[in-house]
Amino acid sequence: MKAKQPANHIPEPTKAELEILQVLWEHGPSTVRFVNDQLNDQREVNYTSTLKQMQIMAEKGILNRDESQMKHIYMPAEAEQKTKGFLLDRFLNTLYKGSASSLVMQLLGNQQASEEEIKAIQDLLKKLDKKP
Amino acid sequence: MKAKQPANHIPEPTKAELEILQVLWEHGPSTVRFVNDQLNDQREVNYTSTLKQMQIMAEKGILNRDESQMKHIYMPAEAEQKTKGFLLDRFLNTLYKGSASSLVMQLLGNQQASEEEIKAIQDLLKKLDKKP
DNA sequence: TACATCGTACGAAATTTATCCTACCTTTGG
DNA sequence: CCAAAGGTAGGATAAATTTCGTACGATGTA
Repeated sequence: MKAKQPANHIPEPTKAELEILQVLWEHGPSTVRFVNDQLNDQREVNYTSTLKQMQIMAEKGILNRDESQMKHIYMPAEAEQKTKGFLLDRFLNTLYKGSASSLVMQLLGNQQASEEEIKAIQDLLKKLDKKP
Repeated sequence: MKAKQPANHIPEPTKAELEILQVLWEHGPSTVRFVNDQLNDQREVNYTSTLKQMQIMAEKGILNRDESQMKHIYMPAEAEQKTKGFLLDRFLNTLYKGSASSLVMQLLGNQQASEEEIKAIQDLLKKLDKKP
């Protein structure tokens, strides 16, 4: 057996994998060294740990990489929005039975949303109202 | 050493633990038997696996239990909204840098929100607007 | 009473996830 | 050329999570 076939559905990223994705989303395609440095701004991680993680993610099909150069360049296989949308969908279904309004209610209820945030959301809805 | 002290912060529930919490949230305080039956509606799980999970959750302080009777009754230690709020907060910070409007935008962008959902959210915001 | 049934407790095994050690190759600077 | 620095690959190990086997006590009923 050679290599595992990338599944046609996104394998849900683990916690550590999500950390790496964040770095790549924020800074674009990067080397392992760069990602590891970023991670170490927050917590101590050994270089080879990050390397291994990213290699595994590449195997899984979560990341693609350019091996044409010595320093491989890694990048997310799926668009940021697609992955986030998938995760949000799962979160919504798991905790709120798929009810978006329930989620928003909680979001606004706790002081997690500032005045500006609420205003921004209202504007968002107005636009959405005229469109269709 | 006797029992582990419940931490003063919520230990983030694992995937399996969340499944159990869902059942308890939906149906109220329950026996292990009941929870296990509910879980088995969706996937096969051995009774003792569920028992063990719930025992561990009780140790961690995620669940409380009434042992006065032979059939112990388990219930969440924290209110549903509190735990969900905590999870939502973490999700928001992790994926959307804490920007609620970003999250909502994505929520509405994908077809995860129906017409009624959007309407409900709008009403929600109107009420919130007059209040303060 | 005797036995099948249903409960808890406990430990171990299996699985998944995460971290790191070692070997070895490539590039760079003297 | 040679050594140092930095890269990848791969396996081993650790840690966390999940599942289950076994023992044994309590309950119900013929």
